[in-house]
Amino acid sequence: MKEGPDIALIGSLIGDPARANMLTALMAGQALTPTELAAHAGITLQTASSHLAKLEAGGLLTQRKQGRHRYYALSEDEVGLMLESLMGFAASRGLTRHRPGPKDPALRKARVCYNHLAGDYGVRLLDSLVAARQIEVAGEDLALTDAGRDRIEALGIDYGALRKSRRPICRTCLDWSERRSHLAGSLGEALLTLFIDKGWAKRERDSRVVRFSDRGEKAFLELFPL
Amino acid sequence: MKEGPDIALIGSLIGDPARANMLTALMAGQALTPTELAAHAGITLQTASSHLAKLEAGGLLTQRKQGRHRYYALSEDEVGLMLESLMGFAASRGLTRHRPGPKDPALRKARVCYNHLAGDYGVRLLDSLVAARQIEVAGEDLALTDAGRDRIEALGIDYGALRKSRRPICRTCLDWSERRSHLAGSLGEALLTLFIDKGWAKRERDSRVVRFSDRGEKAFLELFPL
DNA sequence: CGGATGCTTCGACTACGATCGAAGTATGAA
DNA sequence: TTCATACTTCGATCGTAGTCGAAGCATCCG
Repeated sequence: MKEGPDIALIGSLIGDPARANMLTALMAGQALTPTELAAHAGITLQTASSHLAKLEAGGLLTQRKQGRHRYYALSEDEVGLMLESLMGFAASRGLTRHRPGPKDPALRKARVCYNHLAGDYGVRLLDSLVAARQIEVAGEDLALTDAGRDRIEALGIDYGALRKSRRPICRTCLDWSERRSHLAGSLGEALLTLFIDKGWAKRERDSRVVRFSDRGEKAFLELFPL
Repeated sequence: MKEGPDIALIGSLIGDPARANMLTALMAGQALTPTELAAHAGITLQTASSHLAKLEAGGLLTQRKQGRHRYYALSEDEVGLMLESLMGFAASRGLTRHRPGPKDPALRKARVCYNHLAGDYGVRLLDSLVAARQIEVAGEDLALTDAGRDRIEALGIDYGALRKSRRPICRTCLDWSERRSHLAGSLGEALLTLFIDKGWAKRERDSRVVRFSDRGEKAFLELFPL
C-alpha cells in the first residue's frame, strides 16, 4: 500500500508482553529452552511454544534441537542491535518494568548485550580502542587497524577465525544506559569471552549483569585506559 | 518484573498496522493533521484520533495546535532513528509492504529520513565529510571539526543557530536501504533544507523521495566527492 | 519395552483493542 | 450570531490474539 518496509509486523511481535520478556531474557546471549523462557515470561509452556513459533517465523529467533531440548536464541546480531535501540528509547521515556534495586547499578556498570559487553565498561572498551587508534570509525562501521590486529592477537584472540565468519568483526551498538556506543560484532563477542575465560569477570545467573572480580577489574582498567 | 526497559509498550504502539502507517508517513518529516494521517492509514478520523492520542501518550509524537488544525510530528530525532532501525531489520527480512515499482530506485537513491537526507546520497554526504576531515567519528557520536565549521558556514549555514538548539549537531542514522550510516542531527536537517532552498532538489508530494535536478545533482556530487 | 520428560498441536474460552456511527467541543468564516 | 470545518469523546460491535487444559509426538533412560 505504502512505500517502505513493514514495521508493523516486527512491532507486533515485540509488542506482546510475554514475547517482549522472552526477547529481553534472550538478550543475555544464552540460548534458552521453551520451558525456561515460559518461566521468564510467566506463562505456560503451551503458550510459550506458540509465541516462539511466531518469533521464529518472524525471523527474530532461531532454534537448535539438541536431544530432547530445543534451544532458542536471537537469530543474528542485527536483532540484538534493534532491541537495544528500542530499549534505549523506552529507557529515555522512563518506561522501565523493574523497581530500581541493587542490581540496577551493576547493570549499568557492565552487562551482556546479546553476546558482547555493554554498559559503562562496554563503552569504555570501545573508547579506549579508538583512542589508541586500534579501531577506526567510519560512520556506523568500525575497522580494525593493523595496530588493532596486533593488539588482539597479543591478547590471544584468533584473528583469522574472526575473519572467516561472515559477520562483521567490529560494529557499534547503542547502549541504552550510557546512550553511547559500545563494541559489538565478532570481536566484541571474542573479547567478552576472553574476559570470562581469564576469570576477570563472571556472568550472574538469570541476569544480564557481568560481575568483575577485583583482580579482573584492575586488569581491565589497566588494559583499556581512557 | 524483569530487569530492563519495557519494550513491549513501544512495540505494541508500532505493532498496529494503522499506527505503523502513520508513523511511516511522518518519517517524511512533515507535520500532518489527523485527517491526512487517517487517509494515509486508510481509517476514519475517529479511529485515527484515538491512535494519535496513544502515540502521543507513548511519547512517539508531539502535537502542535494551529488554528483549527492539529499538526502531529515525530517527537524527536530519537524516534526517527528507532523507526529507521526497525525498517532496516524489516527490509533485511524482505518484509516490504509495497510492490517494488519505479519509485523504489528513487527511494534508494535519495529520500527524506524524518528531517535529513537518507539513501545513497545521504550516505555519500556523510562519507565525504568524514573523508575531508570535516566531521570526526567517535562511536555513535560525530563531531564537527574546525574545518567542518568553516565549511558549513561557507555553504551559508548558521553555525551559531545549530549550536543553540539542544539537539546534537551531528548524529549517525542507520540507513535501511544502504545499511550504512548517514548524517542526522540538526546539521543533517540544515543541509537538506539548504539543498532544497538552493533548488538542487525537490521533495515529491506524499512520498519520501527526494528528486535532484540535473544541475543540483552535479553540484551535489562536486561539492561532496568521495 | 515401559515410563518419564520436553515440547507441540488442537480446541475452546476470554479479553482486549480496533473500528466506526453519533454526539459533543473548539475554532474560524460569513 | 449562525453555519461550517476540524477534531475529540462516547458507546456499541466485532475480530483477533493470548491463554490454558487436554491430548499427541518425540526423545531419553532404565
